Amino acid sequence: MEESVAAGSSSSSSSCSRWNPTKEQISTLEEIYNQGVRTPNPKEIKEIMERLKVYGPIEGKNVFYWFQNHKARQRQRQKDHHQQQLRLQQHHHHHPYFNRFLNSISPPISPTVVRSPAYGLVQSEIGHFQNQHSNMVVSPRTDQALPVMKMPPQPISPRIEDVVPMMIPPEPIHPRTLDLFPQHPTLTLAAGRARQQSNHELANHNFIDFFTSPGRDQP
Amino acid sequence: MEESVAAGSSSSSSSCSRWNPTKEQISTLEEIYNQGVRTPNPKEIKEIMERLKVYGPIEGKNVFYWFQNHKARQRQRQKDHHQQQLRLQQHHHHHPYFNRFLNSISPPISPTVVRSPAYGLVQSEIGHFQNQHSNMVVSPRTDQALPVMKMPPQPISPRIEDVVPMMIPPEPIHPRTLDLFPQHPTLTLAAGRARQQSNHELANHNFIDFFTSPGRDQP
DNA sequence: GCAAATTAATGATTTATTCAAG
DNA sequence: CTTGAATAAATCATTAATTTGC
Repeated sequence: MEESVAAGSSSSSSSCSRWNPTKEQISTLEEIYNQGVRTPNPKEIKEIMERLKVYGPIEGKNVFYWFQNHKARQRQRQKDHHQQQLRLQQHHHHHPYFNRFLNSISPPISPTVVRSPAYGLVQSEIGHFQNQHSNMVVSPRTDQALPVMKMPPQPISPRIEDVVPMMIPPEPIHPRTLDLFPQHPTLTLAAGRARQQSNHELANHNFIDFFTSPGRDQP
Repeated sequence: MEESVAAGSSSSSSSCSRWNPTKEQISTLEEIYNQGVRTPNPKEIKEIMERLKVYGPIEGKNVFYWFQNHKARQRQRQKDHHQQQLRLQQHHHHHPYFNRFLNSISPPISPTVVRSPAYGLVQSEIGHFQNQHSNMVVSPRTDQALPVMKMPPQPISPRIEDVVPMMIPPEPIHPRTLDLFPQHPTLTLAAGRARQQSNHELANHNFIDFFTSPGRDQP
């Protein structure tokens, strides 16, 4: 019914305006996201894309963008929710100190951080790369609390989160230890590449690779 | 000793870590940039890449990144320059009010700017930007202000730009009306597509297309 | 002269903003 | 209002300059 329509498939170039995901596509993407995938590499993108094609037209960039946006907006919602919570709490306590933050939260330091404790748990995957020169703390702004594949525990400066305990753990996130598509054994995405490769020596596993295909230029 | 070294081109394999542009590549890129190219679309990227390959190994993403970084950093340098100018001006006038800023601005601004003659500071092409949707305001927050690299704290006080109007119009920039490689008639890059196409209704001409190439994976 | 130690540049990634289609 | 798409800003990480002690 409401599926398969979307962007009018391939033939027409008339209204390729923007990708219109089907319900199945979205739910599958969310599933994958909930498995812990945040920034799929080109290979993963491709597999996801291929998988979702059966539900309707879709391209790699759609997958890529979807994850970008979903990640960002989940975080945003989280943040908003946190602020909401803080606000309520504050209101409840009428704590003068916290009020200061609430009112000035936007411009200065936003309580964006608040990282989930789940990250450090992935030893099987997470190597220990980190900045080589990490002997000196380099977190001027804490960092952006990236998910899997990044950032071991970092001290962080006294921020709001240090003062007010978080109540809503930002996204459970499973350390992507399982396949993306358990239902489809045809695809073995995460399974095969479970290794870390965080050390850049392996590869830049980001989207750009998709169109650069490294190791091809030098005869 | 001022030449020949560069990236040696051939050896390459030693460290795939990151692209090391040769002098020729850089100067060519700058030339192209100075012609007005800021965000080359995939086609352009490919052409540029192909052209630069004769000087050494290079990939599409290198070109893409180079433009991104160059654009951003030119803008940054310009801004720094502005601040520098403002500082001098201030100093000249001994304006009591401004002096306040001067004292707090010193730390962020370091003599880093006009320091290395590396290859930077192209003549007078200080940049400005032309985002496709430029009908709107561009720098809503202008918050970074202390770009030079790792800079510790931030004044956050009323910034100078808010008080003193800018005097240097951001970026002359030619509307990329000419070919990228006049010397090589083989390539006719910008020639055909000189339009603005700011309305994205034409196409998403951005890097992502590069690896999505609509209508390619579908057999 | 030179190599270790610092510092500056800059290539590569990630995140935040923005715009507009639906 | 939601969200796909696109770009700019911020950040990270590595390489080249350079300084420094020998």
